[in-house]
Amino acid sequence: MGTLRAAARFLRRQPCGSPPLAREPSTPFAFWSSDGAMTREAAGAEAPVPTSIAARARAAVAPPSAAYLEGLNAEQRRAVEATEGPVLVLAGAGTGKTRVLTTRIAHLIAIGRARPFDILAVTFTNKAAREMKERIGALIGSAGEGMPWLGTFHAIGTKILRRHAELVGLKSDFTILGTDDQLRLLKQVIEAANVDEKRWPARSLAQAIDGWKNRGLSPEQVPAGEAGAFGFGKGGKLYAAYQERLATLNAVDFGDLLLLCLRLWRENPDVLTGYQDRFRYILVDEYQDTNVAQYLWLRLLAQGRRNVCCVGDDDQSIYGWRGAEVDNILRFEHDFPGAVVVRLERNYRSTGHILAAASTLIARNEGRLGKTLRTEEGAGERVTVTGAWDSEEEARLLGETIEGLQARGHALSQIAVLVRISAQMREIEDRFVQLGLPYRVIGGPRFYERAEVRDALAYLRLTANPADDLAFERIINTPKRGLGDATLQALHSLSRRQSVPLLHAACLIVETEELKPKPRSTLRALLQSFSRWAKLLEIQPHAEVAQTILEESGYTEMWQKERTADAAGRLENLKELVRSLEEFPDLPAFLEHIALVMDASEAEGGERVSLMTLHAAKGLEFDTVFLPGWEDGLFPNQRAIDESGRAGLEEERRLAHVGLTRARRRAKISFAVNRRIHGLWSSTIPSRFVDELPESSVEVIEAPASFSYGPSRFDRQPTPFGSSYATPGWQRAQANTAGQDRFGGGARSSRSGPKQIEGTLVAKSTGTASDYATGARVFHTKFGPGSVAAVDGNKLTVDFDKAGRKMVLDSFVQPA
DNA sequence: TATACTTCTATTTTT
DNA sequence: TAGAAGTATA
Repeated sequence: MGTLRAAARFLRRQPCGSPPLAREPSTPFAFWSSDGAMTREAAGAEAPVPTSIAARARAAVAPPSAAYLEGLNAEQRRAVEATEGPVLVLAGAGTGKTRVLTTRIAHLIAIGRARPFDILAVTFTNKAAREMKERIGALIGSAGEGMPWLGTFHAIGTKILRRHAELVGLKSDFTILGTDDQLRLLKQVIEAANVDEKRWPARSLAQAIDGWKNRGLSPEQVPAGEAGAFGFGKGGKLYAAYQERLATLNAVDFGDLLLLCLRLWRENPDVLTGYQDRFRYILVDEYQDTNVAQYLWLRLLAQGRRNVCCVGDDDQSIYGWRGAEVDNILRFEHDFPGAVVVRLERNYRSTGHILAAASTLIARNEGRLGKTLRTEEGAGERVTVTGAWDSEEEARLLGETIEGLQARGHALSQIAVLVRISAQMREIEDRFVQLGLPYRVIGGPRFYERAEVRDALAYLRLTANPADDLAFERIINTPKRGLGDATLQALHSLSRRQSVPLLHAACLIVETEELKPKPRSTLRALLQSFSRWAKLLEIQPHAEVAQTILEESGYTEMWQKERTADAAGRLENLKELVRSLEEFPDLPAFLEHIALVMDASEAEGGERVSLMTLHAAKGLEFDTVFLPGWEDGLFPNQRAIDESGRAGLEEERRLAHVGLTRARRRAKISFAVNRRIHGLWSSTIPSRFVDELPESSVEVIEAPASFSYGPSRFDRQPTPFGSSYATPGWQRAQANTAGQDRFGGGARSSRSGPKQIEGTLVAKSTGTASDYATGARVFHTKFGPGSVAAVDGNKLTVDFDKAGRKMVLDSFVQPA
């Protein structure tokens, strides 16, 4: 967990929690003086440095010789040097996007256009922010020290809100709720509104609210139709109630960090002008991932000086499902008239065939600005496509290929396996374990999201802030100490009646007869512990106190007693948590930052294959990339298509594009003809994306000899390969899998006619017509009865009575 | 409170 | 199928 410490160190360098100053209407920007760096400017009234003659003179001299500009290509250089006015940098995969961004910042500083604290640079992840900071440091050394406004949207939003909390009805020490706190709160809100929580789960409400917040909508702005869609028309009210609860708790959720900034600025134009003035230059990373709220946030700020530079790639927009609006990037020139658009199309990462494959694929998308990636590398190896009988075999082939590469000296750390959904990982992991192939999974549950860490944090939160009701509820009966629902109910009602926090209510209640003796004494003891810990905090190092809290509360013991496999890991995490506390000056400082930094711990190093989802792979690169599971339904994912139609399909295609462009030298696509979906085996059809690849850059791998392993459970299934599809991909797929003699031996293979001659598939573009006619009634073992809606070769489109319209192979249905 | 059983669901995930 | 979450029972 070294990253945690690194993150801690990183954060400590940019203090976000400076106490807010009282607002002074006459001098609206008094707050700037709270920041040491700002005072210097305050003296110079209006923009002294950038417009000074000296600066302009320096600007005219510096560039040509600047070392940091060396090695940039013409487009990159243009993107760096177009400092004034709106700029959109369309940076294709592997074209040096981060380099441009960091060099641009270095350039602004070097030529005296801006000082580090004049520049607002926003990213989406802490990781990206950290990386940028490091790279800027490398470019210009200490001159870039302390870019105080380089960070994630949320971190910067937090920083701004803490300064003006009172203006939006908060106290400056507001709590930032994590997902689990949010859910617990919503559950309460739902219950309080008398809505059936089973029918309308907190999860879906959270999703709806997040969606609204992503679009910048406050409760009253939510369209009536949408608000009514949840909980029999109560959705809007629930949202409002939730916001009210947040306000009373002096808490915000992630969406609020942006939304409240918008409110702050709209209601206080003087504050807005202050920030517009402050940020001479604005840079945005991954602009294609911005949602509406972020867009509005940026637009408000950029309206001031209009020096806004957005870097992104519409072809890598893969987060539409969580509110990202590709439209933001597509609309940039419209939003910022006169914008300079720079396209970075020279790819420094991949070889020709890989780039050709990725480009041809993505060219199918309609809604895109269009770029043509080019490389000066050679053509390199073709992208391979391999078919496997089932997902187990796919994993087996994957393992063998990797072992083969390893034997030829390929570094495992330069190999990645990118899957569409995490469920695909299991079989692959199983195989790797069997082979003894070292691997690492990237992504997955984050340190601060683990239950034990959140519990421990709740103890610390409550100690530091007795008014933290959510923390109180979380740990009141964890570990189990007999303070159950009844006690909590009593506390809740008292807390509401007296309008005091739960902990305070608890103090009151133990003095009454309301509780039964047993819980009363338990509660009293717990309260005493908390007040003792709070006092301890003043005299002992906070990390030690944390340790004490976890021990005395019985929390550590709870896990020690637990004899499950992961208990040891949990204890280890608790230790790590305490250790990481030492990195912060005090407990509040730690807690304040924890909410925003949820970094995945990437245990670097080690010769391991990386395994992750395609989403997690964005921004990474490897020599060899495996892309298993290219099957229709899985990838492109059926649900994405069902839910978002064409847009969904295009986003899936962008995902495929992202996957391919991760590869430097080798991209290896594979699919299985049979896959277990939710425990049931079903037959699948190769991804339509396979067919969208350019034949000239693709090589179809013949089924290797190793296919001759023992019989599988499918031997008795009807052959899936009756005939062929019209598409080259399908034919290739057939050719690949045809080597297996069992394909011919299916018990009911007769339906589709003999298509195999000694293991070689006769691939005909027309395919063999199915015996079924439109309108025929058929039965499918998985989907049940249905009627044939269309026939295409041996591909049937069937309207199933229950399962709806599906495309299946005729060999998988029987006449009904 | 602990456990055994049932029911439900099942992309992608940062802040 | 497998995991979580909820329910029933001792």
